[in-house]
Amino acid sequence: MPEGPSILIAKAQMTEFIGHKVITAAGNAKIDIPRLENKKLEDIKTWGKHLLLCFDGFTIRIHFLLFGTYRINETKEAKLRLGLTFATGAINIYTASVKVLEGNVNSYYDWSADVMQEEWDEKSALKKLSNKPNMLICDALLEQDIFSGVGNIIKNEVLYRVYVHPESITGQIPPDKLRQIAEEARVYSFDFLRWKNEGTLKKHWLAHTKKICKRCDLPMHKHYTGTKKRRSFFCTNCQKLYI
DNA sequence: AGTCATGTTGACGA
DNA sequence: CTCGTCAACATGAC
Repeated sequence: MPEGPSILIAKAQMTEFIGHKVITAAGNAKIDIPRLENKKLEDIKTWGKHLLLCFDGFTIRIHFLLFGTYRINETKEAKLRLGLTFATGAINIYTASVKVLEGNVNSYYDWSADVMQEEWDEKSALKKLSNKPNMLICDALLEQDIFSGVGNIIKNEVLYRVYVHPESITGQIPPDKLRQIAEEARVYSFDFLRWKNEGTLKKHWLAHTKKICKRCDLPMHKHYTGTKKRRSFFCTNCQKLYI
């Protein structure tokens, strides 16, 4: 559920409610839920892993974390975190972080940091990377202020695709290779989106959860890397370590 | 059936 | 104050 492309899919499934009025709002989210009733859903935006339900004067920020789910026009056996009922159907959200952003949503987000946004600015990301020369690339790719929307699967697939070892030190990676990483973060995110929509995402994984390297047949390594200690799957034969 | 994970925040202690 | 570690959240895949 949680990586950027999945949030775009969620948005697509909810757009039918844009322009419609919330009839009833319910759930155990720690926000002022009655406030939503009789308000028109003005727009739905995303920023990386954030799903943004925009109303006049405020925005509901949904973050699905690891376990979050949602249902459209149906419910599931779980405690409802936030449910919005419209005349034509409903959005039901479970196990997510729900917050209210007051005022203009644009003041909260740098849209150019989101790898899936039209406004994505690769040069800006590379500049931010150059300010963190000591950070390992496996950590840098997960920095939401630099690569908003990139999660652990995308991290592993991107680094495998561009032949870079996850424990490479950012400042030691040649500029053109860093540029490839940033470019691939966006390209793979859209591949992820397409494959997830087709239901073939896992089938297309080259590195994530793999035990054997598809390129050289040697065993893949699985380590919890970086200060973030997230799983990395990599081939030490095919992926170069820059240190 | 137990383990682990596509994520983030906050508390606490060193 | 900063850093590291842990707990919390609480579901579904294997």
